Amino acid sequence: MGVAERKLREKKQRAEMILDAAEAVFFARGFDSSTMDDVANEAELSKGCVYNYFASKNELCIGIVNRGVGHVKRMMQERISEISGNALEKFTAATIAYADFAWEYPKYYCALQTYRHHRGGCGADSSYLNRVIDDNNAITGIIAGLIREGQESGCVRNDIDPEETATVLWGDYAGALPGFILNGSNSVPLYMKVVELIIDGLKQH
Amino acid sequence: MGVAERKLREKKQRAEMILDAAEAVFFARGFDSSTMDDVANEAELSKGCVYNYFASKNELCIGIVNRGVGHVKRMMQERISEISGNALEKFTAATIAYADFAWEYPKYYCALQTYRHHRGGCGADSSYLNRVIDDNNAITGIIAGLIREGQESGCVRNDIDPEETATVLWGDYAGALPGFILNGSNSVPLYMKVVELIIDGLKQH
DNA sequence: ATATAAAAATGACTGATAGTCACTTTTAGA
DNA sequence: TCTAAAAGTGACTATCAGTCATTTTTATAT
Repeated sequence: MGVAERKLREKKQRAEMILDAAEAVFFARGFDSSTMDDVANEAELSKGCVYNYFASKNELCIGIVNRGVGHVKRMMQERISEISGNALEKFTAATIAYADFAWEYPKYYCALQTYRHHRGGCGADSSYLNRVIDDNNAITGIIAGLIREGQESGCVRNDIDPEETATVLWGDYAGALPGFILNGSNSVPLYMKVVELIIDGLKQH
Repeated sequence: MGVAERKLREKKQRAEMILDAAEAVFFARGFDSSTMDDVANEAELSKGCVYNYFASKNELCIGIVNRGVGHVKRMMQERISEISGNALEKFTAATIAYADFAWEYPKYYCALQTYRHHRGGCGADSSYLNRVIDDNNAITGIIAGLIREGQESGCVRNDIDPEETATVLWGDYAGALPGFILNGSNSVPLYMKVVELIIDGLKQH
């Protein structure tokens, strides 16, 4: 009785096909200038059918963001695993991986920058949105792991908290830096962490 | 014959009034959920009249972004002028000014984050867009000046270029970090500058 | 084979709204 | 008081996200 399994698989494939179409259309014409009919035509489906798979235009966009974040995570993991040096060298590799991601997949990088804008248009139950959040947490975890590894081996200062610092650093790279401040006044010290790092880096030693 | 002058002044005042109305509406309901009729009603004008002052909904939004960037510039200048210490202390003050801006004017801060999204919907001739660009350059200039001052007084390392570093740092705070990479392959070293700073800051000295 | 019910797909339709433009009102000054 | 320019109006249009009653396809039970 593999029918249910096959149907589930086909349903996922169809969703991916629709995302392929949405990607082609949005990347070519821009999100605002693209219509759901454009996406449906590109996917060779009716508009109503697209809505059976994606609740809204924003949800389609979050689906594309999800692909982008997946690339970032994968590239970081790959690059880190290629490094035999210490944690700081691995951290550098992870950072370059993000830069390379932006260079290799500029359209996905731009899509990532629209995340906050489209997030609001999706319900909290959006599976794509939740996958984006999970991958983002995974990336923060990777960086926190590197900082902890560096502290254990002695190449990274011990007066910083790995999780906090990773949150701020990755938020920094992802362009969310002062967004922390909006989360509450006790987030200001969190923001100051990366500022301290940068100032330490600026100093004449 | 002060009539022409008065008319010009009134025209600017009306534009500011419309921006006040747009701000009230967008901040209360969100940009996407607000209509131009909402803005016109709030301004106690007809929609057509609003369009005499702002070419599009996006242009209204860039007008609000312009106000936000103005606050950032002013706060940075104020805070720096209050510091009698060295360039690194002034740099810290400038950075805290940005954090305080986000805390004091969260709605403006959020508006700033929508800049890229609305920029596309404005022609290159938009006066508000050009003012945003000017203020942004001014802020970069302030930071570059601090770095140069620090280099001259010896508290900042000499192996970095003030303008380049300021561009990357302010882009970093403003959430545009890897955006530099999209400008061309020779921007990658620019991006690596702030990475080096952060890694230096992470190091065990 | 055939019937049947569930799943998938359709596309005409609706409601909302950004932006337009022909027209009216106001203002400045001759 | 007349005139021309500037400012303001709001009905109108074109567009498009999202809906839903209907049709088509598929899986399976008999």
